[in-house]
Amino acid sequence: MAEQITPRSVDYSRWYTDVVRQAELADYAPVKGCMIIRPYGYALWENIKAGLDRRFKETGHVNAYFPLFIPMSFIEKEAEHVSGFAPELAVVTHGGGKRLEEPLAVRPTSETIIGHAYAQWIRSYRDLPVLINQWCNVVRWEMRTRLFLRTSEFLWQEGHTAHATAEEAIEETLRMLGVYADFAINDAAIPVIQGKKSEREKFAGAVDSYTIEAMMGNGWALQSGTSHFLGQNFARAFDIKFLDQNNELQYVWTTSWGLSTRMIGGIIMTHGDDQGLILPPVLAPIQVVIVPIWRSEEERTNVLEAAGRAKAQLAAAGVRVKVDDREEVSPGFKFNDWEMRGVPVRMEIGPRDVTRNTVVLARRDRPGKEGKTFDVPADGVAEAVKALLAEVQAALLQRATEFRQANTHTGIRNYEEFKEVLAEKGGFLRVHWAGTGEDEDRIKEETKATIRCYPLEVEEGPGRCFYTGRETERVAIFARAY
RNA sequence: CGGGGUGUAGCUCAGUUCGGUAGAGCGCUCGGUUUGGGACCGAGAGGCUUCGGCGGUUCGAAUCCGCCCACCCCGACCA
Repeated sequence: MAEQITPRSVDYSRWYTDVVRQAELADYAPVKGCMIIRPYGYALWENIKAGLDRRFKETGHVNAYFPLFIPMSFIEKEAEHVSGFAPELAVVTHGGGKRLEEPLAVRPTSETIIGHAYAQWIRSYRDLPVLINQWCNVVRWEMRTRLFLRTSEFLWQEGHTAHATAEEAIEETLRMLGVYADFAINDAAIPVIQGKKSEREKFAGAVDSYTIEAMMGNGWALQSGTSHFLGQNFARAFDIKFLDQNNELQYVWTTSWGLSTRMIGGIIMTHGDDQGLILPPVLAPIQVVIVPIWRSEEERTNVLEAAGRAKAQLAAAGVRVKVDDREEVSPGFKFNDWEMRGVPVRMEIGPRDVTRNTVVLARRDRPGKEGKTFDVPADGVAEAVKALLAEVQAALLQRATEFRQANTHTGIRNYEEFKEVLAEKGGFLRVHWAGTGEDEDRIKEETKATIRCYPLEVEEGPGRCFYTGRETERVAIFARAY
């Protein structure tokens, strides 16, 4: 492809957009802020879905589907919820050519309509817990959009659970946060920090919000999934009550948790390089691409035959494999093309390999000759490939973890230092924090950095808040965020 | 919503200053030579009289004027 990808160092956000479009993950739609998810991008989403859905089922959840349209009055029932979401609602006022008696919100999230259903379904403590997830689209009228990271419409899953006690609901909230972290780390190879959101950053209507925060290639943070303890806020708003074992009427305790197509943006910005995408093998739609190389007709026949055998062997071993037998482009073109698309392992088979009964393996995470292994025996190659895929998966996680470590700054003593480090180095600023919400607002205004989370794992012990100078045990991570 | 920018071939854009009847590169199609790191040569198709839309000025508008629309960038905003 003659089109070039803008180098990351030149313009990170153009690099991102170039990768998304040239790797054919997504395209702009005719409507502002909307995107078309192309087959390659959707295949990636399907693999994300599969990895999460399996984990949801393993933790006892079932899938269901609730409607796209929500009566406006529902949204208005929970005070914080309406003030948080009203500005970004898409509202349907007409249907069938007539003005509707009550406008319908296109769901920005489904706590309200699901709360309405739960109020009808839940009567007794024996009905609890309710553990439901749905896969769907939601719409939020965002001012400024970016492919995958923030679009007016996006795909996600939203889990909604109801419990008899606060303890149980909190346990569920943290369990699902752990599920997200497990998925991010082991499937997406994205090291994430589990933490709690500050009051300023929490979900509209939640008691507590938890998040997994990832660091992107430019040092910015990406909120990659959230899990909320909703207390009894929605139970009271929607009258979700049950009779407990003492025959007393109680409000349920609810949670909600979501992870969206934004994760795709996170994968791109965690692993990608100037050649384009690098996909973690567990999620890659194509794990191995076979590029056959030939000159003569005879070589062509032999090479394609060998490629076919290798493909069959890999497919039988459960590897997602594709043979690129296009005749109109050269092998060199194909190498670059598949590197741009992030395929983790490439297998080259040429005339020399056919005579020796070998193949060449190249790993995407190490560019050029360094990542190539020659003379790999063709017999039993599936085992070698599977080992290499696992190696690439581990290497990606390790590289991202080291990058995050190198760009996480500690020991910041005062606000001046804070500003200096943020401006010069960027990344995560891990600090002791005893400030107020107003302090947080001021810092955001002056530096654009926000509290990404209070990490759940803290080994620092008590220390002095860099902003207020007060002693505190609380640790916060500040960063610029998407 | 404020500031800036752009709408011309599938894509990237030139042509607008100073009105004269639409171009280039890439891509695409066909043929041939190529193929172990982004190949080359030749021929060709492609713009509903058409340049985002509507209206105006003019013998004549992609070009000048007015209004509108869309998208992009920067802000404000944003689980």
